[in-house]
Amino acid sequence: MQNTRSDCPISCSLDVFGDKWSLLIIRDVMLRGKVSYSEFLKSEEKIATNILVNRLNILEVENILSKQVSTTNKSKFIYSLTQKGADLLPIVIEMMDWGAKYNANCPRRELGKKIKKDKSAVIKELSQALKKQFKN
Amino acid sequence: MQNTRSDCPISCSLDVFGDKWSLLIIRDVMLRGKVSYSEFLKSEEKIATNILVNRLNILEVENILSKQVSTTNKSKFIYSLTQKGADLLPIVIEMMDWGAKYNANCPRRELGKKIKKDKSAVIKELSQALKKQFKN
DNA sequence: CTTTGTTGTTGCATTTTGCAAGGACAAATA
DNA sequence: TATTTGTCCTTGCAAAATGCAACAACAAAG
Repeated sequence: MQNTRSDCPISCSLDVFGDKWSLLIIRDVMLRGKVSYSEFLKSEEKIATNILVNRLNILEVENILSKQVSTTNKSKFIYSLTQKGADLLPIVIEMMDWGAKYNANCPRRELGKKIKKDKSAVIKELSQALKKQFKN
Repeated sequence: MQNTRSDCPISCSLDVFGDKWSLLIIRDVMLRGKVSYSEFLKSEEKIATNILVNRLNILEVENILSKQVSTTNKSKFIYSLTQKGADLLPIVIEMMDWGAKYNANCPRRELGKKIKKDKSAVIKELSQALKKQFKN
């Protein structure tokens, strides 16, 4: 990060992922097991290809996602979370909880109900699971 | 919110405050006791006046901020958090913690150190304090 | 009755986004 | 070997958002 607006940690966080798309990619990797460009493209929010490439590059440069060539297909890349990326979990969970609480059209599904019941347990559980998947 | 991209709560949250500025205004109200247009303008990130007006309007329409005429100055507006706005506290705290952890140029000040020591205690404490300030 | 403070608006250049089309390359298939 | 399919990424262009500077409306203060 070069052009930071201030030394406020909230501002610095927003400098990196303060847009409408970055955290949706993180969500896909973190909670939906998606790992590739084509899988991200299929998400219901319909991200444009140029935006997707741009965000993947930023997230890689920021060391939030790690990019590796697929072992089964040399023209395919596999994205995975770094420790830094996995540490975004609490933010994602809190946003999920807030969004579900204040949007009637956002039904709580399995994970949403777990969060409502015991948020910190969900975070602890999922962060354990994510630890096994770090690359770099 | 009309043009939601999907019924995912994370996506719906980002539809509302997924940009580089909205949460900085929230931060100013929530953690720095700022309440007015002119105070928001003074923040170190130097938000432009048209962006500030636009975001204040959105946050008011979304019922995150409440706007009231100042009792001492009829041409001045006082912004305060609603319950919905105060419920953004965990997100703000988590972003603060993540930003401080991964930015060497973001020194943890008093609040940052408290968060590192016992995050949930800070959230509980601050949400109690915010409850006393709700409008509408 | 002029000055100051506060909350905006407007115009315009720059940047970012959205959308459609297509290109490069490897793997799979005929 | 030739063709098709899948994957990742680029390009061009219109639309929208942002940044910046100037200014307008209005009330309070002196």
